[in-house]
Amino acid sequence: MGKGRAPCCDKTKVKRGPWSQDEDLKLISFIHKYGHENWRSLPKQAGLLRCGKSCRLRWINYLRPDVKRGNFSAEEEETIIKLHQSFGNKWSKIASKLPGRTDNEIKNVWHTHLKKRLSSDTNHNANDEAATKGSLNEEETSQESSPNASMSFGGSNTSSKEDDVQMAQTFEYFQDCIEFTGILQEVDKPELLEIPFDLDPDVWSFIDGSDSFQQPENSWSPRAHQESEEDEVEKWFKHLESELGLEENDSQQQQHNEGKEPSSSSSLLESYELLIH
DNA sequence: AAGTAAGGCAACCGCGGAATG
DNA sequence: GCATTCCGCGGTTGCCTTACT
Repeated sequence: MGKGRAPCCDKTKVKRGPWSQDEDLKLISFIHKYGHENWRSLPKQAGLLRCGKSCRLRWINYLRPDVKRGNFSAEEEETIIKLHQSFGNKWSKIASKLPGRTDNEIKNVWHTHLKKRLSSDTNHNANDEAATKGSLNEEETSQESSPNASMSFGGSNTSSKEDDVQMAQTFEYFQDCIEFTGILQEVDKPELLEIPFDLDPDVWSFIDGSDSFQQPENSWSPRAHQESEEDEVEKWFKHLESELGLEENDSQQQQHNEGKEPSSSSSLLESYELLIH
């Protein structure tokens, strides 16, 4: 490691703390277009006043399309407990067995729920162990063969090339939306679009299941929309809005720690239509 | 209703190891 | 073989929300 280590970035010149919607969009848009070959230079190239590490963390833990959000199921919790017995605090290893879950998330769940639960359940362990061993073994095998019905992006939290390609395919449909958002923001309507990366996993499943997402290799390069795809895109946006409850209920969009502005009801589709016509 | 404590989670920090020149 | 850079990981912190008094 040599003598001392240069800081990864000039902390006086980078922004810290919670990410804004605008920053998220910049990061998403940049990674979609160019990938993340070099986290260190990414923020500069993407126009972000952030440390590369911070970008990486934000992407991996929050913005990646295959991040599964929401509560852990009982099965997932049991899996974590079991894997923790095997791997200890190797959160990344554990995360690799839980599709859509990040090491950070698992770590948090462990410290906030499972550890306590385990200690309080110590008395029951003898019974539970016998019961769970069988079911966990089954689950492990089933997880490996079909990771998760609602998340088909693959399980590793590390961004393999394959995952990236799949992710890129997913983003094809978001690209115009994102770029248009930039335009909209420039006209002082930053709240107009909500990029739904905290979608219900079923939404991603919907994306993933769409044949129209199958692209030839090198799908990183921006793609012009095919005429025949427009209908599907429109359907997608409608589905998206319905999934998000944007049509009637704006109040559900408060999950993000920045307290994002709610999307206007038809903004996604309207924006897209404006863009393509 | 207000104040305080606890819980939950996103983000930061620093280290180790792999990759590179 | 060594120095350096970069990435990924695990530990930790601190803010925000919720529950409790």
